[in-house]
Amino acid sequence: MIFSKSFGYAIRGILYIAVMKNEKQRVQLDEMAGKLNIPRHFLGKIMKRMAEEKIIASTKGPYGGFSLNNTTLQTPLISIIHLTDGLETFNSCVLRVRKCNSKNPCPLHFEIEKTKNELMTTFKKTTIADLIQENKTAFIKSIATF
Amino acid sequence: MIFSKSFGYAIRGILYIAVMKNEKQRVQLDEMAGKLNIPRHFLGKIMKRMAEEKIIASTKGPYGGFSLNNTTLQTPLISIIHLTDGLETFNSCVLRVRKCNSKNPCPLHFEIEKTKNELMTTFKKTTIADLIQENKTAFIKSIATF
DNA sequence: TTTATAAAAGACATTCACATCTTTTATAAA
DNA sequence: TTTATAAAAGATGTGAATGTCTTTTATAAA
Repeated sequence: MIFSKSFGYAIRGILYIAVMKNEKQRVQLDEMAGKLNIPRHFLGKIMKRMAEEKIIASTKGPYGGFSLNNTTLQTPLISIIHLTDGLETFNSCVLRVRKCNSKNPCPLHFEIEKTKNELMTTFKKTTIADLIQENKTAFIKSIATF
Repeated sequence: MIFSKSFGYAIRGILYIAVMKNEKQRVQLDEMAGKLNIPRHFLGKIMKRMAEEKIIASTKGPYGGFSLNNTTLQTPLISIIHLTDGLETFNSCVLRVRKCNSKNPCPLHFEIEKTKNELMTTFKKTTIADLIQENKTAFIKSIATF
């Protein structure tokens, strides 16, 4: 499946907060999970980890919730992948040959290397801000499951 | 991890038989699993499924084992992926948005579509034969884990 | 200070990929 | 026909990703 569910949930979570930030300062897990149709506590753990990594901000208590911080929009997607899937995704051998590398390549090494590099480049240069478009209604629809 | 372990095991299994086909008509699971350092029974199930799908041949009993059939070498890798991972790998939305497609794209749709198409094209046009090189010693080394 | 609220923490369940072990079935050779 | 061999079948185990539930902690407002 290329990337984990967690990765998709993480991105959609951040994007939801970003889209809502004019309406309300903070977004609650309950609302996010409901609107995005993501298991609440599972999403909660992902959001918490992103807060720990300072990718987003979180506040407990009344009027609390999750919000963007001053660097969220500039976060490259690779940082999210790093947190949800780990960077091995881009480095591990497709044939599961342990010592596969350019010096000792598996028979699929070069065919795949190109694609993996492209993918990694895309994830390094694409930021959360890049994913946000002007039409918020269509946008919310596009990140929600239903 | 992009593709399953099963996929890597499957390819390495076929390649091992291909490389051995001058030495011996059939290759036994025991030998394959040992040389490739793949769990024996797990590899057995993958080989069995490939035999069911006529990607390779298999014979029980003494002097039995797995062998190539007349189409094995022309098998495109996509057929193996189909059997081990399923083709959804190339179709499912990275953000796990259910109704994601070109008409209703998720914010990452087009960035990823390109990569997925490239990957699929590679797997459609690359056959087992394409993976086999002249130097068998280096080749066996390259598909074995140690 | 008390209360309500919302995240954090943590225990536990489920599912699936991956792995191991045992029994059954097919078959070639003696 | 018997025997040995090798795959097929199937029961069971394990770990990681995913999902659910309950308890604890922090905090804003009254």
